[in-house]
Amino acid sequence: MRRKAAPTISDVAALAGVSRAVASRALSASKRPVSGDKRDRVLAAAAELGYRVNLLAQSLTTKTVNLVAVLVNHIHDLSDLDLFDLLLAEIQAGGRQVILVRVGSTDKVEEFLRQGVAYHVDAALVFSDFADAATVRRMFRSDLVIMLNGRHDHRSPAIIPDEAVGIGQAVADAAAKGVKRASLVTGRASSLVEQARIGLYRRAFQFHDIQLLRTWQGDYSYRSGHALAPGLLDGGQPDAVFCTSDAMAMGILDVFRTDFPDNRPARFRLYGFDNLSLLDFEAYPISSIGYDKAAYVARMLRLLNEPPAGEGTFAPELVPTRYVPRLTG
Amino acid sequence: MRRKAAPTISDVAALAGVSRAVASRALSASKRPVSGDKRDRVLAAAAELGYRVNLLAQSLTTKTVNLVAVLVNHIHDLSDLDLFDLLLAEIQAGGRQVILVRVGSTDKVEEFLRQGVAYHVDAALVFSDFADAATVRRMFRSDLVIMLNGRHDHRSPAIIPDEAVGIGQAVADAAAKGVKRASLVTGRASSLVEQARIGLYRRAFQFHDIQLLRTWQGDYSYRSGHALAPGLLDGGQPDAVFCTSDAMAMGILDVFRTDFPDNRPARFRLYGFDNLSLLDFEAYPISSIGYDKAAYVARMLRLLNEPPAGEGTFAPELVPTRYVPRLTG
DNA sequence: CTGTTAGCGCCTTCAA
DNA sequence: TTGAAGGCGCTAACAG
Repeated sequence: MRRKAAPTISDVAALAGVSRAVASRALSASKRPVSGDKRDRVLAAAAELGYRVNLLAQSLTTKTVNLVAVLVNHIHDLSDLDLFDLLLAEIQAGGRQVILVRVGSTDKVEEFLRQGVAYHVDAALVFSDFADAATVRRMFRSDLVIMLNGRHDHRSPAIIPDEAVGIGQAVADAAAKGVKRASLVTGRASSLVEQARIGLYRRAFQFHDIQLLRTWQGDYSYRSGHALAPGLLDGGQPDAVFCTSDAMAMGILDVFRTDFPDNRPARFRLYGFDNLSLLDFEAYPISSIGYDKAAYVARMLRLLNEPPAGEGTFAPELVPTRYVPRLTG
Repeated sequence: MRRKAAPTISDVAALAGVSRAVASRALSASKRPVSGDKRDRVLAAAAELGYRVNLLAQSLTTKTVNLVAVLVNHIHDLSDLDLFDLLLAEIQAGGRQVILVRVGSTDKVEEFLRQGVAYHVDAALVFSDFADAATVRRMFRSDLVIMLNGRHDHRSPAIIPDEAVGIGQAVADAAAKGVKRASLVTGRASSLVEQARIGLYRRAFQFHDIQLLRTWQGDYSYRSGHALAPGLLDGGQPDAVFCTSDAMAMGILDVFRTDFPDNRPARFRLYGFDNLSLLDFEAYPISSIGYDKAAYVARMLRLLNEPPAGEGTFAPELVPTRYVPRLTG
């Protein structure tokens, strides 16, 4: 399966009758001193040979690979594909490529570490909550680890949604509609982000004099919401059910949905979290909490393109969230 | 933002008091001649320094990067995330990482080519239908381009679903239930895969004496199905509507769904294509056509792990499809 | 503007 | 079993 060896810059230089250095300069994207004559000859030679620079070899001297690692738990955890699609497009627009690393579990992280290999990427974006900042800095020989999972420390920049606003708005909406008793459906309580989120709901309930009937433990998935739904009304009927993920809310909705075309539960108001684009379909008209994806991605790109200098300490940047009303709210 | 330079194998060798060659051998995964004594010292030194081999530098000599490129149109086009998640996990299990390349349009491919760079990946998996085999072979300096989009030639291996079986079963199911008149909702007709698929439906209709009332042109998306749905019954009422993607069928279902909990259109039977995992939710109980994802991924991995030798010519491998009945069929 | 030189980090001869 | 040397493909630094 071996093709004839790819032409190197030496081949190009030889064919053009110049030194390798001149060929390198002529081929460079940035302006470098080369006479017009030789530049033309080099370019012609490169075209004739079908030459393409080997980025890996290049990176050995330039110390930059144009590679960004993106760490996720599972693909499904890209809670919003729109967000990820945008991110990928923007990174590629900047001439970089993405190494998508699926972590899946803390074990995987340790295995990764044990293997002792490291892609020396320019930066790492961490969505997965199975890795903390220090670990990722070790996994990749990168100075620029951007934490998006809440497990940041002061040594790496972080961007996190400011959930207080959106949660406050959602609970206020419920209160305004007369909700007095609520239940809360949560994800893995081990996650710091989730703990903070739960805290915000509790405070908002308190502020609006809403009684928290009960907290249910799911795992963010549709399946978990669906599974716990049948018991949801046991021991007190809530006026509203708040879920810390849209997927769980969808699972609950599928158990409680009543008449078409209303599609909402009759017994309680339902609030999700994430504002999945799926919710714009008629089948899941769930009121939710989301943030400005474009702004979120823009923040990440600013960090990638203008990496903070020095060994600074970092405070997390906040991206505002907002309540998005739909039929179930 | 610069951390102290990462330790190299020279640092390890120096600390262990051996030559770089010995350090290299000691650190190698495969068995190489090193005395137990020195091996221990090298390993200890590596651990002390937090040494991790630079895969990119390694690849310069070994000619293998352990990097696989995966080309997709948009993320949404990963018509099945389950498939992609499995693929990613399996590739990583083999010690490789994935560069996810979002192509988006034919323009992007040309831009990629124009830039003149090339990641010398070990292999490329092509889901995107914006690139043909020859182009991808040029994009990446790879001998192993696995085509999954139907745009293969004889020089690269290909795996494609054998859609004849699934489509045959679906149409037979409809015929058995008395369907006499059908409409067909398609995606981009420019795609070879789509043309073949349409041809299979036509032949199956003919075989079962089903009249094809009309063909509607969508673009695989929910939005397109939703948009064309209102006109679907104009000029003749079909007994069944076949869609070449589940997303379009979902869009149509949301326009025509009637009573809960039946959730299906009253006026016609509805058949999708892809067997998205979303269809297992109650909200979209669409009969569909799918294939064995695990088998599909297994085929890809066999090609990755045991790359065919020599300059052989390749005939596409077929993965069987099957009809998956649900409420709407 | 140009060519030479000296590496980047690693591995693989090769001779000892 | 070991170490020295050479080279993978490329570019920065340096003279000219």
